[in-house]
Amino acid sequence: MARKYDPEQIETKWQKVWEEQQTFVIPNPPRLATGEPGPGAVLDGKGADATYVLEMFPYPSGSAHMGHVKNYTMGDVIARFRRHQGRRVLHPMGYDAFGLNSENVAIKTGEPPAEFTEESIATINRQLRRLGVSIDWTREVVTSRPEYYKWTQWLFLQFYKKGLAYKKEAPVNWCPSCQTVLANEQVIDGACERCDSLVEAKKLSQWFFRITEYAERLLQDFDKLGSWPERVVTMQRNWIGRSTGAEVVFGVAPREGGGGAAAPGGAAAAREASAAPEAELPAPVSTAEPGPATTSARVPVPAALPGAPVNVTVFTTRPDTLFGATFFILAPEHPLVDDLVAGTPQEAEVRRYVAKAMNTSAIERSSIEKEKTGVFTGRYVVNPVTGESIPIYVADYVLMDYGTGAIMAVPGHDERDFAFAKKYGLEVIEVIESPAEYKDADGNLTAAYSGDGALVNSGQFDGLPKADAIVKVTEWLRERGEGDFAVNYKLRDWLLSRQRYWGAPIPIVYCDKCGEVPVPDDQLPVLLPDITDYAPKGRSPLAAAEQWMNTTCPACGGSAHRESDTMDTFVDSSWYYLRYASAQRDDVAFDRADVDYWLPVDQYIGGVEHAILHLMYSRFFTKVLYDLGLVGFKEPFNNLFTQGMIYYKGAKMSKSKGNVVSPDEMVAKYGADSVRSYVLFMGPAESDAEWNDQGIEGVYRFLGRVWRQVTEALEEGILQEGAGAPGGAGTAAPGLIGTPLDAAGADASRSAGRADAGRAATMAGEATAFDDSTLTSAERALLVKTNQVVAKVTQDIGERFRFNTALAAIMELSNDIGAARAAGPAGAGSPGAAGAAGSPGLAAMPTGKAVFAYALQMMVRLIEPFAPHMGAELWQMMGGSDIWDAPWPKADERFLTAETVELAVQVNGKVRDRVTVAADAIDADVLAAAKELPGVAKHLEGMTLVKEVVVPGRLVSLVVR
RNA sequence: GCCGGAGUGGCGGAAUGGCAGACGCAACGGUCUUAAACACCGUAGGGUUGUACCCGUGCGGGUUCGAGUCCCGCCUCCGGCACCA
Repeated sequence: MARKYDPEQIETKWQKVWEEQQTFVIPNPPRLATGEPGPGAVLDGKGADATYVLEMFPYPSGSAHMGHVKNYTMGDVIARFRRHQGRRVLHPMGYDAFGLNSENVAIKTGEPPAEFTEESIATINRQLRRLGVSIDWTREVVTSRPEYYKWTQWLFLQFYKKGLAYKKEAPVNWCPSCQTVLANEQVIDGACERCDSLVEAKKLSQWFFRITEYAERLLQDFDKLGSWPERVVTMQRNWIGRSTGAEVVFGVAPREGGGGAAAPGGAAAAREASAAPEAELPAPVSTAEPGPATTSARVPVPAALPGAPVNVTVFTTRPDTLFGATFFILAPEHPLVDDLVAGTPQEAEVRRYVAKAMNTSAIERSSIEKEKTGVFTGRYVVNPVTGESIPIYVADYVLMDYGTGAIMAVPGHDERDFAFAKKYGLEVIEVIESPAEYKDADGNLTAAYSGDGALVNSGQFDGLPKADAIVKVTEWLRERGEGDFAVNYKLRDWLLSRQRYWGAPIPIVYCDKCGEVPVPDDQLPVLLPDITDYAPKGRSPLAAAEQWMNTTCPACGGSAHRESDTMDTFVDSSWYYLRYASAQRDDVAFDRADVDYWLPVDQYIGGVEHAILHLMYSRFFTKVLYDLGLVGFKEPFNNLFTQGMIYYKGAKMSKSKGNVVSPDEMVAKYGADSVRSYVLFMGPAESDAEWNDQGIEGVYRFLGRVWRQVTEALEEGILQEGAGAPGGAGTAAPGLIGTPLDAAGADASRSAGRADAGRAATMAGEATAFDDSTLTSAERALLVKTNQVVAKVTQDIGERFRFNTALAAIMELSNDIGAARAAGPAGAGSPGAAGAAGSPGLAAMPTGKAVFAYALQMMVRLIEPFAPHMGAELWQMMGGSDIWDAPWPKADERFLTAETVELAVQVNGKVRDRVTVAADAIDADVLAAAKELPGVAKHLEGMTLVKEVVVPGRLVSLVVR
C-alpha cells in the first residue's frame, strides 16, 4: 500500500534540506560589465540574468496573518517559477520593525519595544519557513536594528546636506491620541490613519523632506514604469494634484481715510502699487518644460509701514475669467490679514472670525456641506485688468495650504465663489458666454458656469475661446509684470519627525553656538537609549533621557543637546529594498554595483493600502539617491502587483471581531502546501476574497489525489517500467519516467549561470519522443491535455498572475489522468466497464504507460511552485533530484491541438447541432458536413442560405432567410 | 460632486467578439465498508407534456452572422479624492 499523504512529515523534511543546503541563498555576482549573458553581466544597467522578486516586508506585531500568507506565497510562486526559467532570483525578506504598535505594547505592558519586536520577528520567521517560502535569509533586514538604522540616519544626512531635509515651524497634523504629528498622507478624512482620532492643527517646529521638489518628476516618471495597476498610478497622480494656470498679482488699495464700507476706490493708486511687482514673482514656470515644483506659498512680506504698497499673489487655473473677479479672499491664516485689518472698523470682527476658524477642526472646516462663511476686511485690491477695486474678504473655504492662500473670486464661473457671492450680496459678472440654463429671464447668471465658451465683458479679449484666453490673458499679465504662467501641486512636503520613542533618532545636534549641526558619519548610529517610561507626553520620550540628550557639539565641542524626535517609519521602508542588495555590508548603506545589478525590482507585491504612502515615498527616495549618484536607476519598482484582502465571515479579519483564521492552525491541520495553494485558488489574486473553511478542504483533497495518483503509479511500476525508450540512463534521475523525454534539451545557459550548477537536475528536456503514428486516440488525448495545461500554467503564472486558473488547469489534468487510468485501453470496453478502482486502464498499454508517466511527471512539475514540498517529494520518489533547480517544462508543439475538434453549428445565431471534424479540415468540408447534420438540416429546409461563417476550432455559423 | 473598478448558478469564480457557467465548494444519487470516515463513480442555470424547444451574465437600447465581452443611456455596489481656486 502506498504511503499516505502526510504533509507535516514531507514539509519539515524538505524545509530542513533547504535550510541545510542554503538552497535559496543567491550570492552577488562578481561584476562583469560585458553585456554578455552570464553571471554578473550587465545590460541596460541591470544584471542580464538577475530577477528581483519582492513582497512588502511585514510589520512584526505578534505573528503573520492570512494576508501575509497570500502575499508571500504569491511572491514565492513567482520566485520559484523564475528560478525554473533559469533566472538568478533575489527573493529576500525583512521586517519593518520600528513603529507605534510595539511602542504601544510597551506602554501597556512595560515590555521594551526591542524585545517585543525581536520576539515577533522570531515568530514570523518561523512561520515563513514553515510555509516553505524560498527566501535568501542571509540578506535579512530589520529596520530597528542599529546596523540598519545607522544607514537610515546616514541617508537622512545626505538629504540634509542637499537641502532636502529641513526644519520649519508650520501648522501640522497632531494626533492627540498617538501624541505625535502625522504626515499629510497619514491623515484620512481628518482623522489619524492609525487610531481614527480627530487630528488637530498645531503649530510646531518639525522636520520635512522636500518631496515637493520632485513632484513633477514623480508624475513624469510614471512613463518609466513597467506594469503598475492603473488605479495606483491614478491615486498618486491625484495626490500630487498638478494643476496649471497662472499666478496673478493684485495690488492692495491704500487705506481710505476712516476706512469704511464698500466704496470703490483708488484705481490709480493701486496701479502704482502694482507697478513693480517683479521682485515677488516666481520664476516663470513653463508648462512645456516643467522645472522643479514651485509649491511653497509665496506670501508677500507685509509692508513695514502702514499704508505702503502691498501686493498679494493668487494662483488660478482660470486666468481667462479675470474680468469676472468681483471680490478677493484671503485664508484666515494668511499672514497679511493682521496688517490689513489693523485699525479698520472691521478689525475686531475679522479677528474673531480668524480665531474661530483656527479652532475649527480640519474636517469640519473642509466639510463641503457646510455653508460658506466669511467676513469683509474693510480693504480692497485692484483687479489688474479692469483697474477696479474689489473687496477683500477672509473666508475659511480658502486654504492656506494650497496655492498662495489667497484667491481671486469669480462668482460667475466658480460654484463656491457663486455661493459666497449670493450669501453676501456680491456682484456676479458673466465673462464666459454661458448657456441659457444658467441664466434667468433678465440674463443674469443663476448658477456658476464653468464650461467652455467665448469671453464676454472682457475688453480686448472678448470673443476668444476659453483655452486661448487662458494663454492670452496670462501673456498680457506677464508683459506687464503682473502675472505669469504657473503650475501648482497639492502635494505637500513630507513631515518626517515623530514625537515617539520607537524610531530612528534624527541625527541632529543643537549647539548654543553653532546652531543645528548634523552628526558626523563616524558618530553614527545615534543609538536609541534604553528608557523605562514610554508614555507619550506631547514630546518625544527621548527628551526625558537626560544623559542621552546632553551631548557635545560635533563642530565646536561645546555643550549641546540632541534632536529628540525620531523618524517616521516610512523613512525606514523607503530604502529597505536597496539594503537587501548589500545586506551584509557594514561599511556602506548599499553598494552601487550591487543595487544596479539587482534593481529595479522586477516584481513588487503588496497591499493596495500603500498605494500612496510607501510607494510614493520610495519613488521619491530612489530619485534623490539617483541624483546623489548612489543608484543608477530612477524608479525602484518596475512592476507592481497589488493583492486583494482576505475576509472571513463577511468582515476583515481582526482579533477584536474574533474572526481570525490562524495560519499556524491551518498549516498544522492541512499542511503548508494546502494553505499556499488555497490562498491562491480562492480567486484572482488582485481581488478581495472570503476565506471558506470548506474551500481549503477541497484543495487538501486535491493535493491528496495528486499524491495518490503518483504514488500508486509508482507502486504499480508504471513509472519505472515506462522507461522503455532510450535516454533515461546516465542522468541524475536513473530509471526515470522521463525516458520518453529528450534529455538533451537541458538548459545549459541556466546551469552555467548558477553557482550550484553541479547539482542542477537534468531530468527534463523539452521535446517529447512520442511518435504520433503509434499513439492511440486516448493516448493522444491525454498527451494533448497535458501539453495544453503546461502551456496554460506557464502563461497564467508568468504573464497573467492568475494563479487560480493555473491551479484549476492542474486540477483538470489530474481529473483527466484519473479518467484515463480508469477508462482502460482505447477502444477496449466502455468507461463504465473498465472503471473499477485499481484497474490500470490506459496505463496497461506500453505506450499508454509512457504517456501516463509523462502526464504524471508534468503534473508534479506544474504544481511544484504552489506545493513545493509535495513537488520535491514526489519528484524524488520518481527518481529525480532537486526539482527546485529543474528547468520549467515546455509544451511540445506537436501535441498542443487535438486531432479532431467538435464544432458548434449555429443557424441564425442559435446552436442547432454539433459536428466533429479533423482539426485541419478545410472550410468547405466543414460546411458540407455541418449542413448535413439532422439538427441543422431541418432548420435550413425551405430557407435561403445567405451567409456562411467558419471559425476554425470554434463553430460554424449559417444565416438563412 | 469628480476619478477609478465591479455586477455571471445556492456560493467562490471561469470564458483572445465564437458552444455561458471551466475548476472548486455546498447539494443530491450511487459504489466500497458490519458501520462511519476516506476514496471513487454519477447528477446538477431556469422553464416546459417531450429525445424538441424557449428564457438566461444588473436594466434599456445599438453594432454584429454571433455580445458576459464592443458602443450609447441608466441602476446598484466597492475603492480613491473631495471647498485644491
